[in-house]
Amino acid sequence: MKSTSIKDIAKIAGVSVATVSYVLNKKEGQKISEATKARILQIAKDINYQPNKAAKGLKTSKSKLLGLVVADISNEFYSTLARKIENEALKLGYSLIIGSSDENAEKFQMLVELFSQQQVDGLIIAPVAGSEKCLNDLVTKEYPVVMVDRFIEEVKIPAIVINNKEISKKATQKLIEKNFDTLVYIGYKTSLAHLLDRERGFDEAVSNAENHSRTEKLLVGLKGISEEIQDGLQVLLGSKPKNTALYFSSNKLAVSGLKYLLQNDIKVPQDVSVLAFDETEAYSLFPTKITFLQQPLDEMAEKAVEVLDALIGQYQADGTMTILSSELIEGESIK
Amino acid sequence: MKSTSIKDIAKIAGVSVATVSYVLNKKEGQKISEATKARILQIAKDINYQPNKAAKGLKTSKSKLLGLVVADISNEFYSTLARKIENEALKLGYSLIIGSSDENAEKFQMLVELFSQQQVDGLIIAPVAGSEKCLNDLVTKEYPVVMVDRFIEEVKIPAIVINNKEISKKATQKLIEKNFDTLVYIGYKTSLAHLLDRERGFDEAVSNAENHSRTEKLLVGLKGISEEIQDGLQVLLGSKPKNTALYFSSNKLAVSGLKYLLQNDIKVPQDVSVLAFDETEAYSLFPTKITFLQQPLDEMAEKAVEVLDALIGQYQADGTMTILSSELIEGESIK
DNA sequence: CTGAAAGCGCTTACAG
DNA sequence: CTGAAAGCGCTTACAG
Repeated sequence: MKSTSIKDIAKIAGVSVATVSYVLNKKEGQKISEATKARILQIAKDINYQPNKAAKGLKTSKSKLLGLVVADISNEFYSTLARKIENEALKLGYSLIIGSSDENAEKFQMLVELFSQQQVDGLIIAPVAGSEKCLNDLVTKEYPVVMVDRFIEEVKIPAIVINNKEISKKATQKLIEKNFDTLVYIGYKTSLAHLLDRERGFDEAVSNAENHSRTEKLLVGLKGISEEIQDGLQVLLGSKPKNTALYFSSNKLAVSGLKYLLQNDIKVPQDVSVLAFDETEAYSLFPTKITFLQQPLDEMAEKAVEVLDALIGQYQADGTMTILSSELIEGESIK
Repeated sequence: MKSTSIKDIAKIAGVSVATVSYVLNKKEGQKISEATKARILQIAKDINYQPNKAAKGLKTSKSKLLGLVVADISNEFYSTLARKIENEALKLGYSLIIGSSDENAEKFQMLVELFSQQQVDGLIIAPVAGSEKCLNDLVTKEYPVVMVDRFIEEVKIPAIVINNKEISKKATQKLIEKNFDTLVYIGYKTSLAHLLDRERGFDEAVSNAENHSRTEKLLVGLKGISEEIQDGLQVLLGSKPKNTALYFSSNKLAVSGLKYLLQNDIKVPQDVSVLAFDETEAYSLFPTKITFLQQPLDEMAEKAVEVLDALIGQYQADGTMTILSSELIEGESIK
């Protein structure tokens, strides 16, 4: 697997490597005869020359590589986001290295280091709990980084996130208006701010409400969800739930919960109402059209790459949060 | 964003860069005093030295980067596979660059070239229709490549695929045994061999059958499926389907089809029976447990990385197909 | 026990 | 109009 280099072209064309480099990079200012130019271009094409970006990067300090660290690329939310980021990155000439942290701070740091060793020009990350130190190190090194989906407080890294608390509050208010006897928030035991914001939105809406529904919370670990949800719902709903609304704070949670409802022949929205955070293709196979909160993934991807590219061009410490609006998509899962 | 180099360590330690390189790479044979070793290691740690893999690669011709080109990373099948490949790659110290071809031969080639410019040590690809020439060029260059999921015939590149035709035939025979009046194969208009194999398996089973069910085929384009499927099913099933079995040859097709059944209140398996190729989380929200053909994605990922790594170590032209067995997972969607 | 030097494939300021 | 040369951060055969 030997590949051709600029040197090969220079030899064939009978010019120096410098001249070849100028022509291939279309540098103006150098006055190179059109004839030479044409000859070099033709030779490059003939031998199917592929520039070595690692060598180029060594000189220019630009790898044209972006690192993306998500919790799990096989998670529909992240794979959808990754695809959009890929498209945006490609437009600007970047390729994407992708890694999954599994919500593990050590693994997260390992990936960040690995990617930085690969000389990525910048990093798009979904930070995990316990990654503060790792992120602060990046800030110290003035490494171009943006956070997506999530954010870590008090770290000077721009974040592209959604209005978690606000939309969660608004959605909860919708539920409150319907006068359910019981409102159940299904969420995570976690310290991740964006998830806590969803819970806080729920809490605020509830405590501001005039009518007082009974509220319950079912909080599970970030991993290994399904059984916990099923068991938790069994306890909460019993055999004859009535006038109850379930608010699932992620699509993973919703899928686990809806599966339980299906298996136990609990009808939506007749027996219980359902509201879910995030979209998933799976909803389309559920008998009832699910009402859910949709994140603007296109915008998130676009903005993330845009901000990162700017940071790569000109670094500056910046903890700006870009807050995008999510939207309530009405289905038929709320009575 | 300036980073530290081997030179910095050498300066601090008062030794040459060669010595630092030897120590950091744990090269034996060089007799370096334990004291010097310890000092260098300590300094590397103190200044948080991160080796520049691009520079290293320039010397060693090993980037420790693998390229993965799939049709679409946001497709559940590929994101699941990608995650498993990521894990396997990481075990061997490789990072993964990922790209989506969108079934487009030009884009596919563009990604292959881009990744080869990034000096990936090898490529794992799901080839698209029309990529023969591109692949043959890779063979000529002795570029380490393996195909997964799909294969292009007569190209000397190892492929890790499943027994599409055989399992499809076996599954179809199961349907035939049930004496359906009508068997409908839902597949793709395509030249991709692995999909044609699924269709051929169906065809063979049908033509070998003693009892003659009526058979129909609904073939759609590789992209923009949903409406085509819905329209096609409407024509085929009419308002009162009876004793009919639908065989969806991919999870995407199955999801579109099941959605149609749901919307039109066609019960599975009472009104129609359903068999699907591939798994998806979405099945779990469908009221009936779907019977489907499960691909061994763990094995596929493992084998792909293993074969590719061997090829990187020692290239040899090799068109071996590794054929993995898929399995029929029984649900309750067949009467 | 350690260092000087060449070279991987590029870019670019400088000289002519 | 074009080339010689230095240098990016590494590795490694060779010399001492």
